[in-house]
Amino acid sequence: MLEYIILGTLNSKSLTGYDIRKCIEDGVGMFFKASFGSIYPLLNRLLEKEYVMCKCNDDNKRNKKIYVITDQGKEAFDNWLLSSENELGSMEMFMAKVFFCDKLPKEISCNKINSYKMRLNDYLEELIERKKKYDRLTNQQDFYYKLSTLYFGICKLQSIIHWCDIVASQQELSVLIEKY
Amino acid sequence: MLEYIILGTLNSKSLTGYDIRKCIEDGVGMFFKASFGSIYPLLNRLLEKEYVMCKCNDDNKRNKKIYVITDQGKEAFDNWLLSSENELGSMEMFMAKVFFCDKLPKEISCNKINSYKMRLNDYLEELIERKKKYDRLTNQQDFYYKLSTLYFGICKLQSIIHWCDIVASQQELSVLIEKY
DNA sequence: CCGAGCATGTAAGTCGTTACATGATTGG
DNA sequence: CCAATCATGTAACGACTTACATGCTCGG
Repeated sequence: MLEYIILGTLNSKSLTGYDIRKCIEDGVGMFFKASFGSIYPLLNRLLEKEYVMCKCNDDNKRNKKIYVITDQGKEAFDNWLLSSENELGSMEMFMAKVFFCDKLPKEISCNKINSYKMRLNDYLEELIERKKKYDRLTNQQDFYYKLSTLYFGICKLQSIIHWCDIVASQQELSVLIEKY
Repeated sequence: MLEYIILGTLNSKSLTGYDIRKCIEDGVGMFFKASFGSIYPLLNRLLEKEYVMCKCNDDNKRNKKIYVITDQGKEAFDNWLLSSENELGSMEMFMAKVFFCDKLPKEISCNKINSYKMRLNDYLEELIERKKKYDRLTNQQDFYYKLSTLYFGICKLQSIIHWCDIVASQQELSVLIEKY
């Protein structure tokens, strides 16, 4: 996943490894952490694959390497962005993709969100079934915390589904949160 | 983390590796996936550490190994459950711990949830600051999706904080979700 | 009797982390 | 001038996943 997040970051601006990290932290940092120990070796692998190029600014005495995405890199990134693989279990993966959707035609991105939402609905139903099994138990107080995590899952799913509705219909985002 | 989830699972019932997996899936499966390739080797390491013992039922022709938690294992599990390490970035870790809180004194578990909630509040403020920076931009429509992920983060945090309030005060859980 | 599910395990590979090592540059 | 931050990297390790390999058992 880091591979594509780096490509997505470089897609809008050429950066050093150091700056890539900061961009990730400020951007998808909510869902995804990246350390230098993963970024630098990966940048070298991306160089080998020719997904990125390296502009070594000689005017800098500092050994600064500015990475630039190539056409092949852009293609690989687009393929990732458009595919639906592995989004199922990983909300982080999905959100990371949404983060990079701004340049995509609205039809495609809305479609993506709606189809994700459908899969969430399926999962929600599953959890509701699980909850019903608990409801039948008489000694619920013995499982309060176990049950609370199930409620948490349901609660979180409902809020993501709501988020999908708002975003897919391009509504004002501020309706999503409590006021500040 | 899997180590402690296995111990927590065995804490209430002795099980085979196969059954442990099913219990994990039905229990903390919402936050955490475990494959056999991780469970079986880990069980052997737990045997070495003497956190678990193995009852090989000879009455079964099937090569079935039932794992039983030891006192040392219980101690290690309790230490994990009571510590607050690594909960920060990982909501999954926190929720997994809550899942195993039912046997804990209420004072301790509520305290745990409340202190987690405080850290969430700090993070929420950070995100609100980030949001304010976006609010100042005039070309917000160019960042709609980027912004949407930020709103998602805020939205999710607010809902977890609400969840913490309800659970820490032992309220009826059904207030958390939309009706079914 | 056969296929689904029970049951255990290994080997190779992936994808990361942590800790270390090094050195340049810049602002107070 | 010195501390903070910029900047790049490596080595060891950790915690998994995937795919494979094996064989039992039970219900239809």
